[in-house]
This record gives sequence, C-alpha cells and structure tokens, in this order.
Amino acid sequence: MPKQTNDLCDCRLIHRQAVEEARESALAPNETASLAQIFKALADGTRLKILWALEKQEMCVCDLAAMLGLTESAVSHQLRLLRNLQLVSNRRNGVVLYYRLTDNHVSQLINITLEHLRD
Amino acid sequence: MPKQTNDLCDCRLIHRQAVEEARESALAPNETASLAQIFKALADGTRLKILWALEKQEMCVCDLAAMLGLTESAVSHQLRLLRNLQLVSNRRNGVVLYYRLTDNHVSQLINITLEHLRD
DNA sequence: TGTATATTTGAGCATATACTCAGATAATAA
DNA sequence: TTATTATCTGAGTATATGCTCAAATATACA
Repeated sequence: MPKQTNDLCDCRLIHRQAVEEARESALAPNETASLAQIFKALADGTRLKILWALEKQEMCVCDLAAMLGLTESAVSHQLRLLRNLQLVSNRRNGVVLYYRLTDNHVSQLINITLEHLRD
Repeated sequence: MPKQTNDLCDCRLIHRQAVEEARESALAPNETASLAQIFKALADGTRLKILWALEKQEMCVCDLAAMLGLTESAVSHQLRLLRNLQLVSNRRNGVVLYYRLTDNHVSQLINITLEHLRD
C-alpha cells in the first residue's frame, strides 16, 4: 500500500489545470482499493489457472490440487480468497464442494488481457 | 511464484476426467506468467490512479506526482513498470515527457471490474 | 561550454503474500 | 457414537514489491 502524504504537495506543478481535472475525475478511495483487490486476485499464476479451469467446468478442491500439482491446503487458501471477492462460488454435494465462476466477468478480463498480449 | 511439483501428484483424484480435460485446455506457462504480470500491474492503487488519470488526458511525471501527492521518483518507477508492459506510452516535448495509455484495453479492464463490483 | 530542469535509476527498507505444516470442521457411513 | 473423507484454517517462513533517498541522465538555454 502506497503511503499518502497530505493533499498539498511541494512538487513542481507544470500544468495546474490538468492536475485539478485529474483530481476531480479521480476514483473514490474505496473504489481504488476494491479495484486493486480484484486485480490482485488475478495477479497470480495459481489463481489464474484455477479460474481458467473453472471457466470450462466446475471442479472440486482435490481435482484442482491434482491438476495444479499443489496441496489441497494451498488450493483451499486461494479459493477462499477468490470466494471472498465473489469471483467463484461453490455448491456442496455431500462432503465434496464444487467450485465454479460466479459470473462471466473474469472470463472477459482474461480474454481482453490475452488480446492485449497479442499486439 | 508458486512452486511446481512434478506432473504426477499423490493427491486424491475424485474426477480423473475433469482433471485431464482441465490440463488439456490449460493456459501455456508463458501465457499464465504474462497474464499475471499485466494483472499485477493493475493490482496497485497508485498505478490504477495513474492509469485512470491518463485515460482522460496525457500528463507529465511531475503533474502525476502532484496529483497523487507522491515523489516524482515513486511515480517514475511505476511508469517504468507500466511502460515495460506497454500499458502506457510517452512523447517527449523538450525535457518534459507526456504519458498516455497505449490502447484502450486498460480502460476496458477497469470498467468491467467496476461493473463486477456493482453487483 | 556550463547551468538548470525534468526525469530516470539503483540500493535499501518495511510490508504484503504464497506456500507448507499441523490441526480443526463438516458431512457421511458403520 | 466413532471413524473416515473432503475441506478449511492459523501460524510461520521465504520471496516479492512500493516507497524513500541519493545520485545519474537528458534536454534546453545562457
């Protein structure tokens, strides 16, 4: 988390108007934080692999662990993070929890980024 | 970066077919890494504020620093990161460098995520 | 040339985070 | 109930990263 100094700064100011306009249309602090949280969730190889797999079909924790070659504990930690941000949801069938993507926003984000990489 | 164990794992395997399908359609390792890099770039409040401001108008380093209340050094470090991923570009006018978004992918990513947050 | 300004860069530090390990829950079956 | 299986959780550790500070570039102008 970046440190915030006070509102008035002692920096050089070349284009005062541009700065004021940027400040007026700036994101609200809580919006910035929420956005960063979502992107942080996508900013990890393991979680990306999980999300990409769940886009195709629902899967349980131990299958994801087998697919990734990681412990179920590691996968469970990551799923909790994704669940807290409502990026994935689950349904229980006996002792088994099946995870799926909550909506298609994640797919959109990944696909747009793949597009960006192919320029 | 997650540690990779060998391909065959000793995990329980409830749905062998699901695991095999997921492995077949998995992202290539370099794709996963590149995707994570881009999302990592968006996973920080300071960089999000910079990108959001540049979506509206091009700005120079010291204006961005003034807007954010950060040192020009801090902003420059972040701009280098964004530049390396081709998320921002710049043009020089004398000693002043004006930064802008390279394309509209970033705007799309932010807007889709804002949509997700408003559910 | 020499000076000034805008930006960049490298090193160092403090915080965040992805994993492992050990143990705790939750649902099922004997 | 007790045992078993699937999943979750908390703590600890090693690595990654965002900032500051000091110093280096790069362009413009006298």
